[in-house]
Amino acid sequence: MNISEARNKTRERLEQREADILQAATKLFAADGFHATSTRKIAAAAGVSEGTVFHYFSTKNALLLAILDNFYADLTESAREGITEIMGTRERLLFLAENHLRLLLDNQALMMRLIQVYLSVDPNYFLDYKSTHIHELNYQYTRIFDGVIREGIERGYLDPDLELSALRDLFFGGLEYGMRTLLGRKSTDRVATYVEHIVEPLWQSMQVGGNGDKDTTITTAQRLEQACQRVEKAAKKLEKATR
Amino acid sequence: MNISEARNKTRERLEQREADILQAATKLFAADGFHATSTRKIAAAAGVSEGTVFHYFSTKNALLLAILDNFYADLTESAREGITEIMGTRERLLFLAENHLRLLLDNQALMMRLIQVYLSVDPNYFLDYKSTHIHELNYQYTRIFDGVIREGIERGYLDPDLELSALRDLFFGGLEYGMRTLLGRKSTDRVATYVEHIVEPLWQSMQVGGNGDKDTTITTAQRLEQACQRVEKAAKKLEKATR
Amino acid sequence: MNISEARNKTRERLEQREADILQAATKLFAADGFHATSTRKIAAAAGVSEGTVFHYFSTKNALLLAILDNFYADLTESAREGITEIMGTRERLLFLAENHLRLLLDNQALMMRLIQVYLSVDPNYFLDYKSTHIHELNYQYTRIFDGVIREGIERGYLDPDLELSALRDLFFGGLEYGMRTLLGRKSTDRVATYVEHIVEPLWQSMQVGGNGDKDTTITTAQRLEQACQRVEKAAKKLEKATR
Amino acid sequence: MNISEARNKTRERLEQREADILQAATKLFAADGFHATSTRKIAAAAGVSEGTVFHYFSTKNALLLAILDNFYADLTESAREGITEIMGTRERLLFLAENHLRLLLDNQALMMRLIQVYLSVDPNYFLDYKSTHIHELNYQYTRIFDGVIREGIERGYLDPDLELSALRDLFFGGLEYGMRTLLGRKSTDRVATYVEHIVEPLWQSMQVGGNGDKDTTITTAQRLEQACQRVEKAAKKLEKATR
DNA sequence: CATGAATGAGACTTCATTCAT
DNA sequence: CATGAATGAAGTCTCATTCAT
Repeated sequence: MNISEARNKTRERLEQREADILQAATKLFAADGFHATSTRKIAAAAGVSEGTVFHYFSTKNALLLAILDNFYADLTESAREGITEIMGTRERLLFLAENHLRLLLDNQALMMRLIQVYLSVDPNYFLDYKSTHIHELNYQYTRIFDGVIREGIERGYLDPDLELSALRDLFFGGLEYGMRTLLGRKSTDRVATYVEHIVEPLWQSMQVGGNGDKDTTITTAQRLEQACQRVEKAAKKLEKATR
Repeated sequence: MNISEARNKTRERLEQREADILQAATKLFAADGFHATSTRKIAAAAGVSEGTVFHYFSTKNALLLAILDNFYADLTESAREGITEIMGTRERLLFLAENHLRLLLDNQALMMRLIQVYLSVDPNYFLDYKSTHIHELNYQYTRIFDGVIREGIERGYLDPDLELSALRDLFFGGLEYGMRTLLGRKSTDRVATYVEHIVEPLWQSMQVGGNGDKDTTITTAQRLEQACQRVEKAAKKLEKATR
Repeated sequence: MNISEARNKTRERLEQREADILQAATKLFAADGFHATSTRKIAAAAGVSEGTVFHYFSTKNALLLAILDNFYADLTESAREGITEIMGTRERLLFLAENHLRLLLDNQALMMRLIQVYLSVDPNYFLDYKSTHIHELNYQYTRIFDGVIREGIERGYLDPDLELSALRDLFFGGLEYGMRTLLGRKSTDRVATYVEHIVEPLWQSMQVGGNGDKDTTITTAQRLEQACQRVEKAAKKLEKATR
Repeated sequence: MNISEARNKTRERLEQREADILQAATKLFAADGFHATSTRKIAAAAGVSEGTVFHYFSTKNALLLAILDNFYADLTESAREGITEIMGTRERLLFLAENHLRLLLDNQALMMRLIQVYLSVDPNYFLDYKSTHIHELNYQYTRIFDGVIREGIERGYLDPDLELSALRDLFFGGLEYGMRTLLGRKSTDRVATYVEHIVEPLWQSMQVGGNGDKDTTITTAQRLEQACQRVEKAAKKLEKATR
């Protein structure tokens, strides 16, 4: 099988090349930003010539798009996989959050999401078609969260009247907003702890009938007591002011 | 007062010019992105020559910095002001959220935040000093949220063991993550509704003893609460007036 | 004398201003070079506004010209003065050299001469008229050297057949070529020593009887010399060829 | 040899391009000065696009550096070559001087030397490394003069106590100081004559017994003695070579 | 006379992309 | 398929000079 063997080798080499370019570009975009990374640098980092980069990706933007494709593929696949092996809703959310952060932090790819957001708004950089494409990827990925919540509702653990889209925004937005703080102190512990702190409030707010089991006794009496204090304080101020 | 009049006029014109440039740049950065906006375009949009732009702002980056400065000043001031006139913690959060969104949406300035984030991470674009400066502004602004929560805790309504930084991340991250969806449909209602959906879960998770008894206890407690608010407000105003 | 007093004061202030600008520009041109010094820097260093600089000097080039004027005035005057107080030709040359070096080194004004030379060739920067002007200044100054030599000849100490222009080139060229080495180690001793080393060879070659006996001795010695050369050349060639 | 032929052609064309740019830049720098020559002009004169200039030379300064490199290479090589074919010290100096002048005048490259000097002093334009590089080139070149003098001393014709560095300064400084006068009247005669006038005084001052009062006794006897030694040496070499 | 805001030409350089080899 | 030389448009920024105040 001389011919087919040769073809196989060729194909492998081609795929390797493409992967090299993709990887080099990802690393550089993540580290320096999209605009600060020239195609020349990418070619050099990938060990190919400038022309070759354009052989595989018609455009610098196409390259970015391919990276985002890959990235979302990773994100979505790992998320889906993990979900199937975990049953509890809360545990699933913790996993989703940690997986999200970890993949973003792994190759400092925080920049990736930012660029994506960035470009998705920039009208000069992406035609509607492509922009839509990225949105679609993002949609597919974030709906995994929706699925988890829905299943929780179906099982009767979560409040059926939850505002899903808002929770989704809080979940992913919160994770990414805080991510900057985590850059650098990449220790596993930190990530796990941070993830809990983010998920906990959401989890509490989701449950059926709130979480009334916490010490309810204090409530009324204490609140009244404190109200008294406040009125007294205000009275004092009023006295002062009118003196 | 010939001289001083003339000086005033001159000063006004200068400030006007600076404001024009700032405004033009803000609009363009917001619409097209930082990199896609050339200094030439900014100059043209501001009705001045390119050289003049650099007369007022030594660098394109300095211009961006000035814009962010202004933006944060607006954000911080309007937030602080609004807070003083509202007493309830929940109401304050709603205001904070709506104010945040509205200012960002107002001049399509979504891009502003993104750029800020973008730059604050890009190591090649900002020296430590400047990066620190932006961080400081962001810090000052977001701590207003902290203050609101802390006061809520002091008054006894919120759980003293709250994970403040996580809540902050959820609050601002959630708002900005969902903002993209709101771009375009800028109607007041939508924003108000969206804001409620974002704040509600957080609010629920914050309260002492969860919110199990909420529906029943509200009546008496809330009436007292609102009375307190009225007294406090009056006291504050009086204090201000007599200072 | 109210009016004339006022006029005096005004005149003084104007002259002071002009001098300030001149001095600032000289220092900056010397330190950073003509092209690297902007009119803005000059104005700042002189403590005046940019417009004022152009009030006193119509052009940046005119400013340079004025500086060179001043510089040559200093050079020429100090040289002439010094000469009158010294009688010996050798001593005069030593003085001339030291004076030259010292003035150039004083405010690191080496650059001045270079710029002058530089510009005197640059056809785009100086019209013929101005270029000629600088040449004239240089001419006037360097002729002082000529005068010293001529007087030495008249007194019978120097060979009347000296090639004056070549000696002049050697004198000033030698001084300035070596000046770079002296920048930095500005100690008096070094300059004095260096000056002697430059003047000594010239002085030797100038004196009467310098090579008077040459014509006679040449015959035998030179014949032998030429024979040596022929043999050596042959040896070298042979050596090369057989290597 | 299809491939290697093609490669050769390609390489040739590339070298031609580089040479074109180099030549165009040299001519323009020489004619108009470094600062007055824009990269656009250079590109136009070389018949390439502006981008191509930067393809070959990363910077305008790098281009200048390359020119100086080439220039010094020419200067040094031609000087070394010429020296080997001339035996007499005086003749060597005459050659060195004429060669120096002729190369500088050839492509009006006077400006080259000036720029070099200019830059070597301007602290803002060249980092230590590059400045050092140019100094090194200059050092290598000027030491050829030293070698000639040293050999003259060894042969016994020149005073062993000569102040070498001062003579070097006089030699090159004198040549360049007078060069301006020669620009334009480039006739061979003039150059030759001028060179003699510059070398003659130096030559006289160098010789043993220069100005009679120093130990004159040695002269004749010693010269003959040394001539004998030289002939013997040459004879030895001849013997060796013919063996 | 003094100011300094305003100008706009032009400088150097970068970069994505093309195409002949 | 792979190369890398070539392109030229566009970008940011500087600067000498002018002019209204």
